[in-house]
Amino acid sequence: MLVDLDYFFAQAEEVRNPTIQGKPVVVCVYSGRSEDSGAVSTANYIARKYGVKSGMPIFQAKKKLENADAVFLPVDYTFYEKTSAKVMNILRNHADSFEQVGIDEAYLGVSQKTGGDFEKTKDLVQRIKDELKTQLKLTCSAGVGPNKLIAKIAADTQKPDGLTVIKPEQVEAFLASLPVSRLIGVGAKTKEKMQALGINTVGELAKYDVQKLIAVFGKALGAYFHNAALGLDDEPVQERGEAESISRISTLKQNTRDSSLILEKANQLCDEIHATVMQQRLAFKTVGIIAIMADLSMHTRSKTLENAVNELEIMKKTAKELFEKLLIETELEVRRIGVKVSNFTKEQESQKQLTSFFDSSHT
DNA sequence: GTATGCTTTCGGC
DNA sequence: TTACGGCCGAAAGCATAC
Repeated sequence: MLVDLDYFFAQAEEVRNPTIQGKPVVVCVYSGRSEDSGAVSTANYIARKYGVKSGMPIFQAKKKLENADAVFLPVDYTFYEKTSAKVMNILRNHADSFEQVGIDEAYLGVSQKTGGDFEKTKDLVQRIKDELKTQLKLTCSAGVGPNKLIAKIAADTQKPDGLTVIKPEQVEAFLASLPVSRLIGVGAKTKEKMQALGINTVGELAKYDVQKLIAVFGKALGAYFHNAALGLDDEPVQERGEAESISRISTLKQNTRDSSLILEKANQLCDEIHATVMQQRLAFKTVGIIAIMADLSMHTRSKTLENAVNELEIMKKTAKELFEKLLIETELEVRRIGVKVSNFTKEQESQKQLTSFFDSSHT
């Protein structure tokens, strides 16, 4: 099953301060540039009825909520992380296997516990929902299915406070009318390609000849699409390791092309990233940068190093090179910048031994 | 041709 | 110079290798 907390940040705020319940609640990321500069992170369903959405500029949300007695709050990630940890502890206790996805979502494998009985599973989900409600005052939307693919789509069907169970014999009918874009792996381009083949729904995709799919999308992708359309998925529910990337991004006080100002901020971001990298004992092989220009266009550059490293100075030097290159290749002023590291390897004992071997061999 | 890896952009929350 | 976040993983495009 998949459990997904409803409008998580805004709901956490409602729990912390119940007096705002019943009002539109908008959680915002303020950039600090001017009074209302920034964007909406998430909003409760009351605010959504007014047309407020994630990613929307704060001033637009305020306009939509004029005279609506709305509450605008700054994001408090530390508080949401603590709340999330409590939720995940409860969820983990009810699962044979567990996989957290992001801050507000988790897959629970429960086949052993329930013997694969979907009625029992439904009762179990209801108990989990009740427990989250009584202990943490939080609602969630849950989806139950024979695998992760179906559980996820089921959970998205009914929100907020939903509970959708798709039994194996219901899978075919459940999927048939859905647009192909509901499948993970089908983005805008793939959707267009499928449309050109006369495929619009998952049902149509299921009936389409596998060999033709493979001819168009390649062996792995074609086979994946075919199976997914049939509701087949054998991805295990398993604990996730470290994140695949760690990044920091920040809005500059004013737009600029002054490389010393940009690099000063970039170095700050590198310091923060490096602290996290060291904390988690990671080594990174790829360093990337992002620049959002005055016109909000996005530009990225990245470099994959010869070996995985953890040195702050290498991160800063690589970021510097990438920003300098990017500034040459565009003429717009820069509004926001970010740094990202990825391609991690956990630092192994063997690497340290190797290093000390070389060190000692030179002495 | 297909698989794989790297780079850049997109999109959800 | 006065109207837009921060972070993540997925998607897509391209280069290279077999």
